Amino acid sequence: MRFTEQKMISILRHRGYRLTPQRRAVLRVIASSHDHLTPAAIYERARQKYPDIGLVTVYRALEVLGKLGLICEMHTGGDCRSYLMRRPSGHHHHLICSGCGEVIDFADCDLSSLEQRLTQKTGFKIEGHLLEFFGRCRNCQRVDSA
Amino acid sequence: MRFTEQKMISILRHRGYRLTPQRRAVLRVIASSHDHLTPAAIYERARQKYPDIGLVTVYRALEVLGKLGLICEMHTGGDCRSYLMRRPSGHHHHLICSGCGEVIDFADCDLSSLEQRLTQKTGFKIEGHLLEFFGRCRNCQRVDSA
DNA sequence: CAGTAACTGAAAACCATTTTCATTTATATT
DNA sequence: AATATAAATGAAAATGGTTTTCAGTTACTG
Repeated sequence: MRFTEQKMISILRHRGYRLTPQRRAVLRVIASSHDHLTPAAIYERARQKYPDIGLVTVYRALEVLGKLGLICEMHTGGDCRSYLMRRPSGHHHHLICSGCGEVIDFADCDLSSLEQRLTQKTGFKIEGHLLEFFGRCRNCQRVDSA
Repeated sequence: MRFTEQKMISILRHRGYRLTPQRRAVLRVIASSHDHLTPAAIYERARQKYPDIGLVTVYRALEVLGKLGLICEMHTGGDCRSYLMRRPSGHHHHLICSGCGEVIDFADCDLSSLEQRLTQKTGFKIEGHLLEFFGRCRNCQRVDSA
């Protein structure tokens, strides 16, 4: 955590952004949650530590933090935007519990052979992919069957 | 196309929905486009054939057609909602050109071994996945380098 | 052909996000 | 430490996509 915060500071500075308590608050909220949070949820939580923060500022902080690669935006089914801490891993994907919203990261997607096949068949130059799994975590499976 | 329309009628009836010219218009627009269209774009095109249709009705038609599995909703980056004809294939994915929006379907994703690995590691019961590739189609590559 | 529930269109409501603008603040400079 | 200034903030208003409401219309059943 300390690491992340240090890193954040250096990244912000390096790109000419300022380190404000609001941005710190937003980042901490996201860092301390394992779920993906909507802007409104982030706002609610950030307010507990920093009551004067405005929703607008949360949106702006999310934009900046996203631009810096510190957090990432997700598009999961219904509600379109939600944010999650970007783990150091870089390229990765999500396994999302449809019950409680828990998110597990994984990186080993190995879609290269599929990519090659698609390139050959279509002539597309493939630049990226979006891969997310949906399911039920252990806990929610238990609740389901109860 | 005729096939799709016949099928649509039977599916609608079977589930207690009515076949209205508006729904037909929306479905035809989506069926006749290879791109994924936003509700607004669908509205514009539907109006050409059926000038009295309202945007609200387009939204409602999309909801129904989606529920019936005739079209599918996509979440691609920026603009959240867009719709595409569901091809008969059933389970499939999209390869999307970031230049012109062309969409190519493919079905052979073969993520089963990855799924198994994830299940073992996490205890999740995996129920589905979202996989989309992004890239540049042949045409847009040409334009890019021009 | 009549009855009825489903459907439609228009306007209004809603809600998330963005913009505007006056004020405040983090940071670099003295 | 004090100052200058560009960046950031908060509040209010604007925006824009989506949903709801409601009165009138229409597809289908009998």
